Amino acid sequence: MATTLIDQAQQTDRRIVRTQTALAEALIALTLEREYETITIRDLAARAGLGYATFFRHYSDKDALLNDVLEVVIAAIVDLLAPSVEQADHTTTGIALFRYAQAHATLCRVLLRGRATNLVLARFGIDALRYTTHWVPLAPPGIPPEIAVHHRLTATLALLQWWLEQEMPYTPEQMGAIYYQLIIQPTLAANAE
Amino acid sequence: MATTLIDQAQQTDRRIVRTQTALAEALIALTLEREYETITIRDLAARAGLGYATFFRHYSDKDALLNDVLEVVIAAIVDLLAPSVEQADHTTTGIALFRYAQAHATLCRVLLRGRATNLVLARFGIDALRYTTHWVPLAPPGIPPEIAVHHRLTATLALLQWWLEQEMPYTPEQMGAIYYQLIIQPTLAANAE
DNA sequence: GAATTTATGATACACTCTATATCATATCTT
DNA sequence: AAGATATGATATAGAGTGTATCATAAATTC
Repeated sequence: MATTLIDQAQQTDRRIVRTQTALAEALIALTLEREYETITIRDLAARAGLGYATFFRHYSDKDALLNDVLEVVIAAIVDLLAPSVEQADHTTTGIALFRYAQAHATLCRVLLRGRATNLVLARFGIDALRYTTHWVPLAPPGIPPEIAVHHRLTATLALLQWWLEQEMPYTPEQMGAIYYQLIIQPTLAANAE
Repeated sequence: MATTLIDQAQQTDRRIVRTQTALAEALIALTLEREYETITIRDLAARAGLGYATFFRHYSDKDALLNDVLEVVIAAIVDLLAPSVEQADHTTTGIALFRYAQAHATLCRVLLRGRATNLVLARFGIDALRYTTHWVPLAPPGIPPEIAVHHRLTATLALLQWWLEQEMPYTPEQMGAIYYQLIIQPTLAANAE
């Protein structure tokens, strides 16, 4: 959706917008119904009310559509985690993270199902240096910085995923506190054993 | 491999053992070369030096073979994590875990690639009560027990995965200490904020 | 509003992979 | 050595992917 939005700055054929929106909504709906892997392009086209061949005029394959749909959400999550660098208030960052996930629960649920964690990790990998350099000074003595960074990312995504799959049984404020106590605090330099 | 080993107590046709071993080795080799999803049954049969149809005489699909191959490793990891219940020495358990992963690095690497985490989580889910009841009294005040359990499992598997993918840059002893400091200690009741 | 451009629908096609079936052959068990 | 059975080779049916074509519908542009 994002890559296409850029193109739409120049060409805004309403048919294109309509088709891609229909495909995006079909993917979201079907992903919430069953396993992503079991969804065929024929299913997507049918659910979107489009011809089969039309799909390939917009996306090369199923993953291309998924990436397009999730691009905005991934970027938002990455950005939400990034600023929590030297600003002391990690709990606030955590609350913001869970609030965003709550506001975009459907898309985030789609994102965090399946192997999507790797998708986010890959995205983080691109800016790895950025996060590492920011987070390194915060790692405790016994913990190698790379491990601290990796741990924060994977544990945060796993916690987010659990919360969404459990229908968000706690408030973002509670989750922010848990996030801090369980994930952030143990990776702070201040937490010298 | 395990399910079949049981059968072999009664029927031990050498051809069967040979075929299934070849398939298992082919799967392991190919999984280390490329993405599990991209491997076809034709690839497996070819790499194993077997006819295509022969595969289906032993396994219903690719996942059945994978489960068979990993059954022993999964059971071992689950057991390694289970005893760390009330025996105070979590670091020792951690060291044992990373030693086991080191000794069976290839298989563990295969296991923890892709969505295998979910596989282990599902296995844990079966005995969820067992782990929860054991671990619950260890959760700190602010942290719901279910979250503590889920966090321990996912974070431990992620840490294990990172270590294996990085070619095991630290010793099992070091990893055991990290495991305790990063994952166990923050989920102990003693760690009241 | 008319002309032009372009996206879509429908269909056909080649290709890959799965899963099953069959039968002659090779290999194992007893 | 004889009988049992696993394998190889091959054929087949079905599902899914990805591309191509052409008439039609819908958009943009003037």
